[in-house]
Amino acid sequence: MGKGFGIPMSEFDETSPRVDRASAKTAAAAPERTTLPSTIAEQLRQMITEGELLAGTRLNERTLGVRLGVSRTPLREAFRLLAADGLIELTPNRGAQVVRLSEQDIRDSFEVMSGLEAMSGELACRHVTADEIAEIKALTFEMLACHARHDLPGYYRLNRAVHDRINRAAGNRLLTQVYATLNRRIQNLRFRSNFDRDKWNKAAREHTEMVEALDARDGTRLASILRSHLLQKCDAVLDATVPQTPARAD
Amino acid sequence: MGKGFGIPMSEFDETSPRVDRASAKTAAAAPERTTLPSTIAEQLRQMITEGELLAGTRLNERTLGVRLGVSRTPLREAFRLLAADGLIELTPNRGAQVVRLSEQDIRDSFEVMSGLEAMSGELACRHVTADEIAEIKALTFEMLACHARHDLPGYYRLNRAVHDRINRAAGNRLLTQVYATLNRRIQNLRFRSNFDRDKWNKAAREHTEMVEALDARDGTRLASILRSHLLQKCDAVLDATVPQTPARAD
DNA sequence: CCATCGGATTTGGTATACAAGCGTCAATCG
DNA sequence: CGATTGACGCTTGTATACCAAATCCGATGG
Repeated sequence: MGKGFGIPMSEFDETSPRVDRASAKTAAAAPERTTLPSTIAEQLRQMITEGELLAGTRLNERTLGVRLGVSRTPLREAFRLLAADGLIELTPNRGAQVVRLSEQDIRDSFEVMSGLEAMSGELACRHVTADEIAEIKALTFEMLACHARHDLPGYYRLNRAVHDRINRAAGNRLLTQVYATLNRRIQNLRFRSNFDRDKWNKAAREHTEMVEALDARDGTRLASILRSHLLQKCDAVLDATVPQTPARAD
Repeated sequence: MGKGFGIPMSEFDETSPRVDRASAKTAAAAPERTTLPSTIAEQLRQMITEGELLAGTRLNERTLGVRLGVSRTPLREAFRLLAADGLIELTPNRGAQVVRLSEQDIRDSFEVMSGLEAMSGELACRHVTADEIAEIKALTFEMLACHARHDLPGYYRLNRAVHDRINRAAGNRLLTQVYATLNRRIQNLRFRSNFDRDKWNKAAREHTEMVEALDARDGTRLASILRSHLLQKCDAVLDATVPQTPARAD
């Protein structure tokens, strides 16, 4: 270490600051290009959330690379991406391992998420437009429809959509980004929650209240609803989660 | 794309979940081993916050690699890390560029940070121990000493320490991690704020109030102080920041 | 049964090669 | 004269080979 430092490095090859010329163009519809590492990361992400790769599974670079048809280089970069999301753990010289969430980790995650949700609600009430409210209202009703006909997958999808919209309505790109990152982390847990009828009813009712609060632009109230809403979800998840800790009781 | 997919992938080389055997050992004082990409990332981070690499600067892989004495592979992984922190921007086929924060980005960052600070305060009041309070109190007094003798660098350092302690006292590892990440992002801005005497006095006073609120374990009050405290900081930063937008008014 | 040792395996990092994308600049065309 | 096109060089994206160091695992011996 410390090979080439302590050098002034006043000026070298890097071109000086310059204006972004991409935005000067006609803002063409970007062909949604993506890099291989992101693609790999997305695949692995999916494999993890679908339970194809269980918590604690060790990810062998070569084998996984062969399996996915990519070389080690982009695969390693994909690992960094996933590690940044907190989905895998990178231990020096020991490689990557699918992260094993302790009960405390789950609690922590939901605690932060509930805080972010509350923040979203607060800000959303300040910035939301009538159109956005209308859309959120519509999605909520669709969601309640799913609830009425016991369509759990549909309910999940719309539920997610509603919360995303509220988050977007907050008008803070960073908040949206952080929210998305944390969501990816706990998304796999969501599916595992056992939803008894009572809890589900309650959750649905709360969504009605959310819309009311949003309509009234009552940030404090919306924040409070969102927070407790998510914390209940946390309990449901914890109930359903078979203790993953090595020490078992049976 | 789509080379080796659609394959069942029921079972392959990856070893099944297993218990972490490292923790079984005597929990030896980890020699704090680190990987090259993290080291590189840290260096670049520093170069960015110190203003050695200006916003918008394009990062050439080969040149920068030679300059830092590393090959492209770990450098590219370092780029991913920095991109995850939001310090650089990675555009496919166009490489890395030091991120250029718009005024809105700064506003967004501080808004989220203020929310996280508030969350920290709220939780800290629930979990903080007497020892932690004592330490935070002590640090605050040291900080006020720096304020009294106009020692701005010392003030910054201790200020940072106080806020870190409060965050830690919240007892939520994820919160600490997210907080740290966002802090890295805006740290470079902090230095640029123009601190007139009045604002500085006010900030110092608020720190006294923070300690009071913490002592009384008044989470709501502490949260509120922290939030407004940081939002003021945001204003100070925005005042001091020469508009970086391409379009200038002079 | 536990600790230790040694070889096989894996990761971390470097170097090299090459295809494809991007930027530039000049020649060409309208 | 201005805009478009095309060729060239540079940079990034990915693959591959290679090696050192660390880890893992099984065998051996106390």
